[in-house]
Amino acid sequence: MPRPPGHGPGYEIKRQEIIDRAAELFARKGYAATGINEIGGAAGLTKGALYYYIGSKENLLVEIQSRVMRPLLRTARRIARLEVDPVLRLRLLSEALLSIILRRLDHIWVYEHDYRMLGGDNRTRLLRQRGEFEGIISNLLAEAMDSGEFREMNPRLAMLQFLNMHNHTYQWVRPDGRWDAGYLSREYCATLFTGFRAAPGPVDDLEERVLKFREQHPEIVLDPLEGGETEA
Amino acid sequence: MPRPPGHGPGYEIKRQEIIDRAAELFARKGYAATGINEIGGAAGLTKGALYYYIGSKENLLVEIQSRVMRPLLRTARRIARLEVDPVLRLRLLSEALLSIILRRLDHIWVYEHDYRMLGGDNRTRLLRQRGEFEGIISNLLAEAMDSGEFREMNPRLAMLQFLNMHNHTYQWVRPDGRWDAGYLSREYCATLFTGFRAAPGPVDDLEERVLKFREQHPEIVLDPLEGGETEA
Amino acid sequence: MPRPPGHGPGYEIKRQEIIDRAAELFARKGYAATGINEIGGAAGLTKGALYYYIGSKENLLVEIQSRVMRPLLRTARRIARLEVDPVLRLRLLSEALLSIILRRLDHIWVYEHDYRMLGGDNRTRLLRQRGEFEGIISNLLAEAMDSGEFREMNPRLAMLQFLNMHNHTYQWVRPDGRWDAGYLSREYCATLFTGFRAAPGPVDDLEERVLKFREQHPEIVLDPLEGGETEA
Amino acid sequence: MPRPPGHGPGYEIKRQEIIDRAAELFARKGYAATGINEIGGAAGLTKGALYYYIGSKENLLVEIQSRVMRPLLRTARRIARLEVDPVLRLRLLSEALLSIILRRLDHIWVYEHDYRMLGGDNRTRLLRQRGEFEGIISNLLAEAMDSGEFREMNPRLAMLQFLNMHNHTYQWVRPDGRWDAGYLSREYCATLFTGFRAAPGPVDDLEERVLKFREQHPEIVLDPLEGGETEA
DNA sequence: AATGAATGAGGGTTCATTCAT
DNA sequence: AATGAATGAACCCTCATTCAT
Repeated sequence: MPRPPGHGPGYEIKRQEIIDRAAELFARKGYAATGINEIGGAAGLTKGALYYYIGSKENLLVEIQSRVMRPLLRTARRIARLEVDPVLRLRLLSEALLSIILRRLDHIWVYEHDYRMLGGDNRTRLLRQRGEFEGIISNLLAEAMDSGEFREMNPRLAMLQFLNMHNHTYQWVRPDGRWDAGYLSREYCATLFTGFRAAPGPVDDLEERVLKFREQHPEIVLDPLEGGETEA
Repeated sequence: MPRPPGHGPGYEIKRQEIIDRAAELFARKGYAATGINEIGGAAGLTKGALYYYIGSKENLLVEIQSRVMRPLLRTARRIARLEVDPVLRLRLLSEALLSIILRRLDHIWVYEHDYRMLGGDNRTRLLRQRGEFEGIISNLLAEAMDSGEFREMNPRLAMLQFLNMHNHTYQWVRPDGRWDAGYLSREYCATLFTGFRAAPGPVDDLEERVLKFREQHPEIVLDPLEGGETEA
Repeated sequence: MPRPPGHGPGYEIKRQEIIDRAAELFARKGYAATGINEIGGAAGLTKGALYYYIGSKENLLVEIQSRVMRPLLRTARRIARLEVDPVLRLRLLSEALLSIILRRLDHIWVYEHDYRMLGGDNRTRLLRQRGEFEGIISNLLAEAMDSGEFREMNPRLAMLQFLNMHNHTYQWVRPDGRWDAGYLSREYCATLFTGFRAAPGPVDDLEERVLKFREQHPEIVLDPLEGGETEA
Repeated sequence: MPRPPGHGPGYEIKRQEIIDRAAELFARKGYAATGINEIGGAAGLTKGALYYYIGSKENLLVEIQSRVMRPLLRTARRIARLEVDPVLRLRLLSEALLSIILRRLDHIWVYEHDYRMLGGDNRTRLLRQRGEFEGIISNLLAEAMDSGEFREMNPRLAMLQFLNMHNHTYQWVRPDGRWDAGYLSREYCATLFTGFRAAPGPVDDLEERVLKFREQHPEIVLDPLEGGETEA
């Protein structure tokens, strides 16, 4: 999104560096709580010079969102088009998603936290892109259900489970190399896809046991908001 | 400056109402981007009167965190002490957690997003409480592994999967009654606990197929950050 | 200055106690920087109740000024009327002044610092009273000059020297009993009255030496605001 | 947030002008009672622009204190090092002190009144500097006593008398040229040094007369706080 | 004799942004 | 390509005071 008509050769490089610094700061302190001054300081520029590169604070946010969304969507589209088993495609998509989460951790923080700070158009566009990404996953899950690899489920809920599992990772993972995308993807997919597969497993009487427990202990209220101090 | 020693009967009621309004606003716009003026306006009070009730903006944040953390932790402790199978206890905990997420949705938004805005002591205390909650889940998972109901897994990663699945729900669920805690808990636990159970399932050759795919298609780079524009 | 038409017996007592507490706080933190809340807290009253006793914050200031000015002026008038030597009367006045400074130290702080916070009428009245006090001293000094005990001086400057010496004491004296009014008065008067007395003393060539020093060292500039870094 | 790294040529000039205006206002109304808005108005700047120059309100106070303390201390050190008679040095110091009082009258008001508004570090530093200044005077007085020019006195009390006499001047002197530093210094030093000199003078029976007066008139209570309304 | 609640103006400070140079 | 200076709105918070009860 170049604004002034003509730029020198270093323009885009410096611009990208500023966005990097901004992502770090936004991730650490939040978009709203980070001042333009701090960004300028981190990038070694005065406020005035900063505006030559960025146009506005919200632009920075837009760019950071794009840096996550654009490669993610591009890769998701390519994976979706591969001519292999849908479960395998989901597994590849899982790893691609985790890969970007782990390597652009601060961008992801901003992406997950501050997308609601975007104004009208920017926000709409982002939500449309997220919708497309979710659609790709839903389609793959539907394919796996159609082929009998996964049991029949609410497809939207299955997609949401997939995203819950992956997208919340940014909250606790640290960029210290202790976790890598391949390992996490293996583990997540082992859990999810076993849980999604067709044959019922040995824990399937769990819901009956829940009901029985509630019948036998009607006095125990486990609703967190119901008080329940009586048993103390 | 401690709150005045005595309050009228309406004080606590109004105070709670203010916290409610603040939670709505913080959830919608973020803590840092919500002004004290807006909160006053939403509560029908002038700024001065507002401060008679709240003491400080951060206090509001603390109260909102407490309204999530206190009942959650209390219920989690009670469930952990029940003398039933650990898998059943995890299922009950799942439902309790989802119950609070669904019914205090805006509090959860704030809880998940803005805890980092808390200053020193408040933050430390909150993190300690979160640690305790995570410990309870870890212990239940460890019990289930010891009893052979779940296979041996990295206990921390299992706990994190459990929390990923549940805690990300606030991002997409709407308080419109379309989803209820019991249903979501059943579905989440069906997926997770089948995935966690001891016997390997029929998708266990997935990882071999991943490796094979990569061998056979070394030219396909699926790393989102590796460029990969060549195929465009 | 009782305001409500009828009071119970404890009214004036409590009122005086409030003024005491206010004087302490004003002395320690300054009038403008002390809040009504603090005064209420120190007096064990809520803000509302406080106003029942004091009427306004400025009223407190007026009362504190009066507590200094009224006894001081009354005593000064009595001393002035005594039929003894003016130097003796000055000595008695000195001790009376120091006595009130030492025993109402916090009132004096407020009296010296914050009289300029008084609004129109209150301020005018206070300045008139101060003028009367200064007049009493001036008259005594003039009497002493007329009688030949003191040499002829600018009477206003002599009075100002007398007041400088005494009134600045509050800045460094502590209410710990290390200094007492009698001792300080003896010392101050020994210095002042010897200095004021008629006969020139052995240091009277000092001014000549000052002039000679300046002639002999014209390059040494001792004016604090003249730079003078040259000699560094 | 340090001041921006570079400033234009007018920056320091404008900054000094702002400090001037602030000193006037602080002197007239007191530091705590003067608003940032007023300062901005007096300097012809909006609040935002004002902060570009000053950083904080307390900074202004610090600068004003420095403008008094720095030249005063520098000059005092230079005078102390002169190789002339200690009494002459005291006389030069007296004039330097009065010179700064008369020419920076509003700064002195602030210096004397509002140093207690300084926060921790700034206050500590200032008090240390005041201590050094007092030490210089004490040393000169001690030298004069050792050389026999002054009689033996409590050295701290002698220093305090010197400072009382000089430092209280700001309370009544007007910047109208009616008084000048040389004249005041001559008069003050004439009084003080004659009072301090070795030989006892003709008023030295004053204390005996005080005692005799009290014996002969035991019914006359001259303590300002002892009631004494009886004679009214 | 005292309270709890409210007001509204003002406190000091930081904000994102603009623009002439 | 970048700066220093300015703006003006908004920031969170505290103030002295009032008044029905």
